[in-house]
Formats: sequence, structure tokens, C-alpha cells
Amino acid sequence: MRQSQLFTKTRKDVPSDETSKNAQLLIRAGFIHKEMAGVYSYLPLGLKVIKRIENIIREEMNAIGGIEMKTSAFQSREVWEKTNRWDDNIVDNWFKTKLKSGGEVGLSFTNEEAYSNILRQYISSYKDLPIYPYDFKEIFRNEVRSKSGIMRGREFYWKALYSFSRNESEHLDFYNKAKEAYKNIFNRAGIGDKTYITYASGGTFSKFSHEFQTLCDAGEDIIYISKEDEGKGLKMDENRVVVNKEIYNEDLKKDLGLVGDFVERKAIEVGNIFTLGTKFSEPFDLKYKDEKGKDNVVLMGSYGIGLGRLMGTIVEILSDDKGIVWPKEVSPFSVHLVRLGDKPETLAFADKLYTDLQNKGIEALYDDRDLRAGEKFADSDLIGIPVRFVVSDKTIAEDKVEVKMRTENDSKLISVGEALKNF
RNA sequence: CGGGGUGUGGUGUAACGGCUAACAUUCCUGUUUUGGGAACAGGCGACUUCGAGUUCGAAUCUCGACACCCCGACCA
Repeated sequence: MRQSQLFTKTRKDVPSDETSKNAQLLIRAGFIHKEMAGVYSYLPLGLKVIKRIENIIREEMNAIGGIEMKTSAFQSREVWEKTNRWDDNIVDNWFKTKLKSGGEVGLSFTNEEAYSNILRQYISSYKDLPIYPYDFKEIFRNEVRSKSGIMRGREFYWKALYSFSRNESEHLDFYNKAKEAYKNIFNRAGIGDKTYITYASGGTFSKFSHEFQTLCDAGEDIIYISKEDEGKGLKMDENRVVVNKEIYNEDLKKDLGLVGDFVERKAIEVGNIFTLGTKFSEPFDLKYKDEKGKDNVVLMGSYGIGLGRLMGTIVEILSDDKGIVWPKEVSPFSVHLVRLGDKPETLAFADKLYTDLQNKGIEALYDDRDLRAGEKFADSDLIGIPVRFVVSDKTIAEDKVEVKMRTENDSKLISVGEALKNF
């Protein structure tokens, strides 16, 4: 994309009503626009990032048998009454409205009921299972207090996958696969070394659920981690344990055989996987007949990731004093091509390089604006694309391009052919 | 929902109860510049969140509403 056509502009000043680092940087760099507290629009650059995160998740979900679908943003009263979750006394932060024809609808709040209700129509035999449908959708929560920029909003975009299994071992098998898939996702999103699989409360059907917690002071969660495991992230030995404060106590430590010093750390819950058991399949009468014709209740699991929160987390932990630093796989563009000077030869060289990149399928943001170098570099650093190519009168004199990584201070002058080997 | 704080051009700030609400930035025009947010000159842009009240006079004081931020509670 030519930057001259990108209508968003960067800002030097941080908006006075944002204190969180993620929102400040994302607004300054032109990725998001604040509509109201906890509600943000995604501008072209921001949408690019969301799409790339979405795609990583999609690939990893599909790799373990996930099937993508899309449930409606409207949720019906009847369906949620089956689990007694429609009642405002049970769930008090649901956006609901009346239909002209009478009756009520809710804006999508969560998806367990929707999936259970739909799948009831299609699950009847053991041959129909297991299945792993998922979707990406907007979720609306009437939070009393949203905060931390895009990390905890009234509207957020998430992925939810639900597993429908025949028995415990089948469920566990998938659960573990999902855990691995989640590791891949957070590694690819560039936050693997600060993310820990954390034991949290599990509900009725399982002692624990697993949360993916990323160490960050902007987080809302407190986790307990052994000193020797700090710094290991997702490479941590699976036999060792990190625990959410909500269940951490001496009895639990004894139960799990946790010894040594555990330290308290703030963290952001970037994902969770949860065994639901029959909590939803029972009220929805979600059963299948086994080989002997006997009815069995389906076992469910849920697997969620908030995409906006993940994006915010990446900004929180990877940015520096100059701006955002996107990991390769979630960056809005693969390369930031910056042209300096407007001599016809320079212009032609840069235009050609841009076309070459496009032809090779390398997504580039081409800064073709007639601005001074300092301003362009400042923008480039703020936007945070991992690789920067500079084409100027100087570089073309040697028939070369200057390449600099966002995370490094030094640049090198190399041939175009050499530069393209970065991809 | 409890507690605290803040609302002034697009953005960031200033202004004792008193003249045409100031400065910076953004934006527009022009000249000179051109490898780390350039310099100079000129210009556009705000009935100071909204509504009442006090006062000769309100951005400024009082009350209310709304919005936003922070702490806490809550968070499938």
C-alpha cells in the first residue's frame, strides 16, 4: 500500500484520555480510533494486524481439526433460558433489546449455548463425533468499567472453539492438542517467551482449566510462578506448574507438590482452554447413540482467545520508546519501503522496488510521501514494521537499498536481490 | 456499583471572576530547505462538554447531567 493513500496520520502527542500504553501507541500510530470507553474502531493498519492474528489462529485451529463457521450476533432468549443464563440476576452485563414483533434478543455475549443449540440438530450418532467447530466474532459486554485500552472492552473480537467429544479420553486428547495449538499461536504472535500455561479454577467437571498468561504489569491477573521457571515462557517444562492467584493456597501447593519459592507476577490472560463436561450438553439434551444403541451425553470443551487483547498485549510488551515493534507474523506489512528525495531516478527505483515486492507477494507499506527524512523515520519507527528498506539518492548511486530491522540500531547497504532474501 | 480525579480549536496545553480565550502542533499558501519529527512569512480553525444558578461581568464560583481516566468490586 502506498502511504500517500493511507488516510491515517501519526501523532506526536498522546491523547489525554488514554493512560494505557497499548491504546496510546495504537492511537498515535493510527491503528485504532476510540469511539467511547472500551469501544474502538480498527483503522486500516489495525485491521491488518487483527486479520493477521486471525489467520494465525485459523491455521492452528484448522490444523487440529477445527471447522470454521459463524454464529449470529443476535442471541435468542429461549436458547439461553435453557441454561438459566438469560436472567439479568445471573448475567448482569448483557446488552439486550426488544424486538418490534415482541420478545427480546441479546447481542452476542458468549457462545456455549449457541453452539450447543445448533449442534443438537446434527449430533445423533457416535459416527458424528468428535467435532471441533469454531468462529471469530464480536462479543458485547456491558462492562461497568472498561479499561486498559483495547485489553478489556465493551466490544471485543474473539475466537471461540468448542469441542464435542464422545468420552473423556477423546476429550483429553483434543484438549492437549488444543494446548499445543495455543502454544504455537502465542509463539507465532511473538509473546511465547513471556507466556505461561497457568492452572486456574476448572468448574464442575475438571479440577483445573488452563489459562495462557502473559507476564505484563498492565495485566489484571496475578499468577504465581516458581523463580526457576521465570523467563522460560512456553518453553517451560510441562511437568512444572504456574498457578493463578484465584486458586493459589497452601493446600493446593501441597496437592500439586509445588516446592520452592513462588513469586507473584502480574499477567494478561491471552487465552484459555476449559473442560465444560456436560454443563451445556445436558440442558440441551446433546446426546449420541453409541455402537450398542445406548444414549451418551456429549462432553464439551471451550477454547477462547481475544484477538484485540492479544494485539494489545503484543504492543504492551514489545514496544520501545520510539513506538511499536511488531513481530514478523502479526505485522501489518512485511516491509516498510521508505523513499527519501524525489529525484526522478530515485522515484523510479523505489517505484520499481515496490512493484517487485508486490509481484513477489511481499506486502509492503510504501512511504511515497514528499516529507523529510526525520519525519518518515519517526513514522516508520512508530508504526513498527519489522523490516525497513530505505531508497534514496545515496543508495541508488550504488544501486543498493538500505535495510534496517526495527529491533536493531544498525542498517546495512545491500543489493535489492540480497535484500529480498529476507523474505 | 463504591471512592477519587478531569472536561478549553483535530491533537497537546495556558489563561487572577474583567479587553477580541493564548501558545504549540496539525491543516492551507508562499519562499528557502531535504538522511532522524526543518526555517521564515502569512492564513483557516473553539459561542471553553451540556443545562441551570450566583454576579454588573463566568472557561474560571455553585448545583445537576453527561463523558472520560484512575483505585476497588465484578470479569463466561
